[in-house]
Amino acid sequence: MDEHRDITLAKKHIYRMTPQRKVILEEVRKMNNHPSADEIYEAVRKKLPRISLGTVYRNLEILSEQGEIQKLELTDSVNRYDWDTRKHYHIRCVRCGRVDNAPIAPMQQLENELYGATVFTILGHRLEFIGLCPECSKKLSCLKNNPPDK
Amino acid sequence: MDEHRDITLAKKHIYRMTPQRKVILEEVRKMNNHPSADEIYEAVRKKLPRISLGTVYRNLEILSEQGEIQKLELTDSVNRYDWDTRKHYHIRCVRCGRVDNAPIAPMQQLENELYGATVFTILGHRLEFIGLCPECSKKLSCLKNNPPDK
DNA sequence: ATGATATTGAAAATTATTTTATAAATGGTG
DNA sequence: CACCATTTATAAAATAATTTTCAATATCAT
Ligand SMILES: [Zn+2]
Ligand SMILES: [Zn+2]
Ligand SMILES: [Zn+2]
Ligand SMILES: [Zn+2]
Repeated sequence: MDEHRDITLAKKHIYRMTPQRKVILEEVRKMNNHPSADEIYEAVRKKLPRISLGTVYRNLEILSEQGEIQKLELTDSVNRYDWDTRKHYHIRCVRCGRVDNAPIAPMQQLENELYGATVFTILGHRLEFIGLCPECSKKLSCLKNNPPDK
Repeated sequence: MDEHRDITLAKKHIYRMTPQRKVILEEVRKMNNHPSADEIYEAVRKKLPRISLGTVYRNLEILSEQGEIQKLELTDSVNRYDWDTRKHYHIRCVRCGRVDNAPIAPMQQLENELYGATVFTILGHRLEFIGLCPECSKKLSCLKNNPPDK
């Protein structure tokens, strides 16, 4: 919705390092599965049981603004977060939502191909692969052999 | 959320052609700007003032399931719909949300590059360019010359 | 026309996320 | 250390897009 913020840049904030923010960052750095805000909330709660979900959202936003983590906005209803801030692509399981890194190098040149061919000023691109994780592949091939209602 | 539906295929529906569905399809086919459900609702309301937003959503879903239109799930909070069902990429304005077609051919071979390198079964990919439409580019360069608060 | 089933409209529910309002914590300064 | 201007946390309410529910029609192949 409010994608304006980063562009019409408001006044600079001086961020403080709070225990909450510190724990959130530590937990995200431990998680290799591209967790959602809710999954991070659950992990952080084990360290700080009184933390609120709103705090987790706010800090994830700040941390990605600061470049400490990366916010992944995939074609999914939930956003995910990545400790790895380097540009890389992902593959998402269409059935369970699992997200893995896609072992393919970023292709900056894709944007060049568009240059001059569009009236837009190109700022970037987003590439996401869609697929089935091994577990879901298995479940579905079973289902195919034994259909739900004959 | 429920991306399961198309996969664990439920029982076949026999769809009827209702006046509502017909008008919705006609209106989408007239719109070249990748409209959202709400924008389609507003257009359809001029023909059928008593239609409900829920009906529009339901029919857009059915029509894309049937391949009559294409549902675009971009990295945005709102989904958009496209009368053009051919595979093609889009470029989205990060500021106002305008979506244009991206004049670049679909690259099926991207998926081949991943084949064997991931444990996922690859089903497809999604590529979206991010940028600024001419109007927003202009507004922002003005803003840069006259910052909001001195 | 009849009946089985699909569809509608209106409202309520859901989901992910953001905002709001207080109270509490932080960090620089005298 | 004490003061103060912020920033931040918490809990709850608000938002926004979409989906679900359900009783009342509408549709279409007999
Ligand atoms: Zn899966
Ligand atoms: Zn990653
Ligand atoms: Zn724009
Ligand atoms: Zn298009």
